[in-house]
Amino acid sequence: MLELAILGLLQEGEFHGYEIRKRLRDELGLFANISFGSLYPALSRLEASGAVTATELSPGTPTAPLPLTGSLGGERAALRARRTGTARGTKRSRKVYRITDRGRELFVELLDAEEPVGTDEARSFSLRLAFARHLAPQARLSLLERRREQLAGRLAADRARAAGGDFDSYTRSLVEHSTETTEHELSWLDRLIESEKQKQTASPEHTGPRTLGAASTAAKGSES
Amino acid sequence: MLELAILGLLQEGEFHGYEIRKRLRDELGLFANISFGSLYPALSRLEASGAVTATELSPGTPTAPLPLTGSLGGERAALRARRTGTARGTKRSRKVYRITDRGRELFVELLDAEEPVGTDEARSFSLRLAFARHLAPQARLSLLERRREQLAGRLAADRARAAGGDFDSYTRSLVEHSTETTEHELSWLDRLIESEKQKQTASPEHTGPRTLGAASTAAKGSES
DNA sequence: GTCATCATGTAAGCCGTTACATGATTGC
DNA sequence: GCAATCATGTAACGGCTTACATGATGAC
Repeated sequence: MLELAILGLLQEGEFHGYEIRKRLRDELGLFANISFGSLYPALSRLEASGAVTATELSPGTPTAPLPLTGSLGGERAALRARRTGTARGTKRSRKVYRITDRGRELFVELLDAEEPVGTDEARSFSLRLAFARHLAPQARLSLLERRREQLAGRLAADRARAAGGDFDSYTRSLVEHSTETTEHELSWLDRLIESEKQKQTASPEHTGPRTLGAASTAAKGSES
Repeated sequence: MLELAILGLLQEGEFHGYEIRKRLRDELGLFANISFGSLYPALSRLEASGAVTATELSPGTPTAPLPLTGSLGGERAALRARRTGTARGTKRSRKVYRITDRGRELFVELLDAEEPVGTDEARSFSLRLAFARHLAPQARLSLLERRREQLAGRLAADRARAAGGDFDSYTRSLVEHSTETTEHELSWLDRLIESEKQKQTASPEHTGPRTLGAASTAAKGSES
C-alpha cells in the first residue's frame, strides 16, 4: 500500500523521506499524515529490494563546513538544481530516493494486481485510480469494474440490512446514509467506466496483453 | 474498537462467539467479516478484564436453559427459537458471553471518549453512532459535532488540493468525488445535529455531567 | 537563546489479517 | 459417506501507530 504510493510518487521525480511525506499528504490526500515510523522503514525495504536507490546528500564532515555549491559533483548538482531552483538549500543531511527499473516493474505489478493492495479496499482503489494513467486501458477498465462489483455487493448488503432492520433512529439513519453514499459512488464509477469505454472504442489498438507505459496515444487524451 | 462493538451487542442479550460474528456482520454492518482470529482473543481479553462472563454450554451438561427474564430478550428469544425449535437444541459446546456491570462501565467509557476508538475515524464514528442511544443527549451531540469538525477539516483539505492541483483526469475526478462525498456527509450530519438540538430544547433536563443510561425521557423519542 | 521546522531513524505496541488445527452436527 | 455449517481456538505475520532518540537550521 504505502510502497505503491511511494513508487508512484517517485515516478514523478526524486525526493527525500520528509518530502515524500508532505507530497503524500498534499497531493495524494491519502495517507493524510503517514508517520515516519512507517515511512522510513518502507523506504529502507524498497531500497533493500532494489526498487529504489538512495543517495545521501550530506552537508559534509563535521569538521569542515564546506562551501557546498557543486562540491559533491556535477551529476548531482544538476539533479538538485531542479528541486530548489538554486544550488543553495541543500544544507541538511538527507537521503534522496530515486526509482529504479526494478522499482518500475514492482510498481506496475502492485498497480495491476487483481487483489486490493493492503486490507482497505476503498483506499486501495483510490490509490490505484490516482495512478491509473500508468495502466493500460484494459487494466484501467477492469480496475473500475472490480470496484463496481465491490460496491454493488455493499449496496445489496446495505439494502438487505435496511429491509430486515429493527433499528433505532441513529442506526437507521446510518444505514440510509451509507446506502446513499454507495449509490453516489456507483453512479460516479459508472460515468468513469462509460468514459473509459468511449476512449477505448475511439482508439482500439490496445488489445494485447499488458502494454503498460506504451499507451502514448490513449494517454494523451486523459492527461490534464 | 472491536471490544466496543462486542460490548454494545452484548447489551442486547447474551451470545456466543460465532453468533457475535454473524450479528456484527448482519446487524451492524461494520466489521463485515471479522475474523475469528480477532474475535476470540478479543472475547478472552474482555473476560480476563471482567467486562464479560463466559458460560460454557456443553452438550452433556445443560447448565441452565437461560430464560433470559424477558427484559430485553423477549423478542430475541422468539427469533432464536426458530433455529432448532426448542431450547434444548444447544447441542454443540459453546461459550455464551454475558456483559457485566464492569463491562457496562467500560462500554460507556469507550463510547463517550473524546478520541476515536482505534485508528479509523470514520469507522469509530459509525460504530459510536450505532450505539448513540446509550449516550446522554449532550454526549451524543458532542459526538456529532466532533465528527463535523473532522469532516470540515477534510473538506478544506480537499478544496485546497482541488485548487492547487496539477492533476490528471483520474486524480481530478477522485478529488471532486471525494469533495462531493464529504459535502454530502456534512449535510447529513447537520440534519442529525439539528434534530438532536430540537430534542434537547424540547426536554432540557439533562444538563448535568454524564447521565448515561438514565436518559429514559429523551431516549424514548429516538427509539425505533 | 529558544522555538518551529527540517530531517532521519528505532522500539514497542495495537489491531487486525490469513493460515493452521480441531472437532461436532445437520442435511443430502 | 461427505459436504456445509457450526463452533472454538492458536500462530505468524502485516501494516500501521505512538513514543523515543538525535541533531541541524532558520527565524525571531
